[in-house]
Amino acid sequence: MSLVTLYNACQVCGDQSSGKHYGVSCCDGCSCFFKRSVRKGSHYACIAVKGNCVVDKARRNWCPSCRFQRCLAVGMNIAAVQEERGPRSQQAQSSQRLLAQTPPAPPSPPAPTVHFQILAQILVTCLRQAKLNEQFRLVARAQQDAILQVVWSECFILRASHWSLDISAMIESCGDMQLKFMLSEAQQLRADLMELNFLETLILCRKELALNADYALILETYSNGALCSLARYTLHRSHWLRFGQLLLGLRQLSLQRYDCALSCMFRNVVRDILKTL
Amino acid sequence: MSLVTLYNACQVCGDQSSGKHYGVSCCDGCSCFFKRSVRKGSHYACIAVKGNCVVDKARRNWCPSCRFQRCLAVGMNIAAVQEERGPRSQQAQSSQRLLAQTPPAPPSPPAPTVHFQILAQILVTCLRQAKLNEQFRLVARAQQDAILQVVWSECFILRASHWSLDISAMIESCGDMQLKFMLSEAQQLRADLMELNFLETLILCRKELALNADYALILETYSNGALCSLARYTLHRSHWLRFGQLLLGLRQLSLQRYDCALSCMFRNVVRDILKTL
DNA sequence: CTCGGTCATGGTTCAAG
DNA sequence: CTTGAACCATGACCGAG
Ligand SMILES: [Zn+2]
Ligand SMILES: [Zn+2]
Ligand SMILES: [Zn+2]
Ligand SMILES: [Zn+2]
Repeated sequence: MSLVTLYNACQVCGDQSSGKHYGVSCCDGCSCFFKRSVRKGSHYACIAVKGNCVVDKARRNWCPSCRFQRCLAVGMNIAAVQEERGPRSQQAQSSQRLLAQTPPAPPSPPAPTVHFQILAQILVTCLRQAKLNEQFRLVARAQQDAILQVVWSECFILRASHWSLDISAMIESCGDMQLKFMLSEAQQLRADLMELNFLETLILCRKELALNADYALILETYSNGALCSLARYTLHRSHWLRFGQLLLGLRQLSLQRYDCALSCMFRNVVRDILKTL
Repeated sequence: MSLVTLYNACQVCGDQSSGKHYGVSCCDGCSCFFKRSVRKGSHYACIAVKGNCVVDKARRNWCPSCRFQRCLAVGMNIAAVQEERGPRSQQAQSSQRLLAQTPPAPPSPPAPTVHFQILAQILVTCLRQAKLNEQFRLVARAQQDAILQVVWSECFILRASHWSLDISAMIESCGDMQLKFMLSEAQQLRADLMELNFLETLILCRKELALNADYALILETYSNGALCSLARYTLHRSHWLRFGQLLLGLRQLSLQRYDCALSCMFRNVVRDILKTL
């Protein structure tokens, strides 16, 4: 198992998710199960009485009670299940649907289109640069794309915070405090070009994102190589405290919340960008 | 015999087929027989020893061994037999109960109460330990609490993954794939007690979480101190690489998604726990 | 993109053998 | 016991807005 699959995991059973359903990222099975359970209004009793049955892909059908409890525990919204409609042939519609829309819709940011375009350009440049990374370029394309779909934002923050031109006005206009804060924090690393390249390798070659054990080994080798190079380089030019600070700085690059402006703007287009590279 | 009959014929015994089962068009009887045989793992012996008994509608029950062999011969897929499900008996009750038992949007402790309690105990221990951390204990309480409300989960993952007792059963019962994965990844750090303490300091003393500039300076000092200590310690006992790997390991500790089980369970009670410490 | 419904194919049940 | 006809549940798939 890898983090890549976990990103698309059903929050109820861990199976492959098919998107958000009733407010929660989950699989078709759990979505359908939740709908039927709410519709029928059936109250299950735990098979094992204790109410702590394991709910995973293989065993999710063992105990409907515990599966339903888990649906609720991860936040699936009963109110979002609509009234049963007739067969598809008939066109009977009810007005009750308005009551049952799922509430948590992250507001899409009205960023000025020009600035959006420029940020998108920066993102494309970052992704292109990543694919040219000295180590990462040697990784198979499928593995590359799987990784980039997770870490694209870290590459973006790293490179954008050290962009040669001043892009602060653009960031300002996005109105996202978190993005602004993260970029300014990352700027304080004041990494030079060599350091940036090593850090990029460390972002890209995370063995937890490997699709299988073979890739994991390769990625770990690259990561260790970048660690050694970075250590030698920083030790040569300054103090080795610098080495540790740069590595700690990597923590600041990951988006803390899923619904920041950057994520909202670009998470859905990253896949499309990757196809063109 | 007509084509229609052939098409609808059980490929095992020639009886009327009821659709595809386990990848093969076959009758209810053969389908059921195959499932039971696989589930029980029964190894039949041919009644006639020779293993070439006729399997047709009339004689299919004569020799289970030859019937099962024929199931396999026509390509029935053992992997398509699912895990057994719980009994279907006592379930449907009134719909009033469902709505009555429904916890509102933030679902308080989910079902497995015993394991929840133990995990909560571990969390409390982690938080208490954090407050006793050599550097962090010197920070003002308000700043401490502000930081812990963000990084509590990282402390938890770090300590729980290196817990002295085996807590894997408890983690398993949570049914959260991400939590399980993160703990197993963190375990691979195999940090000793000293390393754990330094890493804890690095988690707790993040200057980005400072409430003001003064605290930021203090936290940075502590963080740098822990970096130095950790560097000296690892360099003394092993290799530079180890130092870098431990720092990179810190990345794995942060919850990637806001709605994993750990977060659902505890994010609302962390504040209350902190009040009591 | 996430609602809805559909239906082939999983599952269990239980009288009959 | 095992069998299999009858019935229930599941989830991959598709259309609508
Ligand atoms: Zn699921
Ligand atoms: Zn149960
Ligand atoms: Zn048959
Ligand atoms: Zn035989």
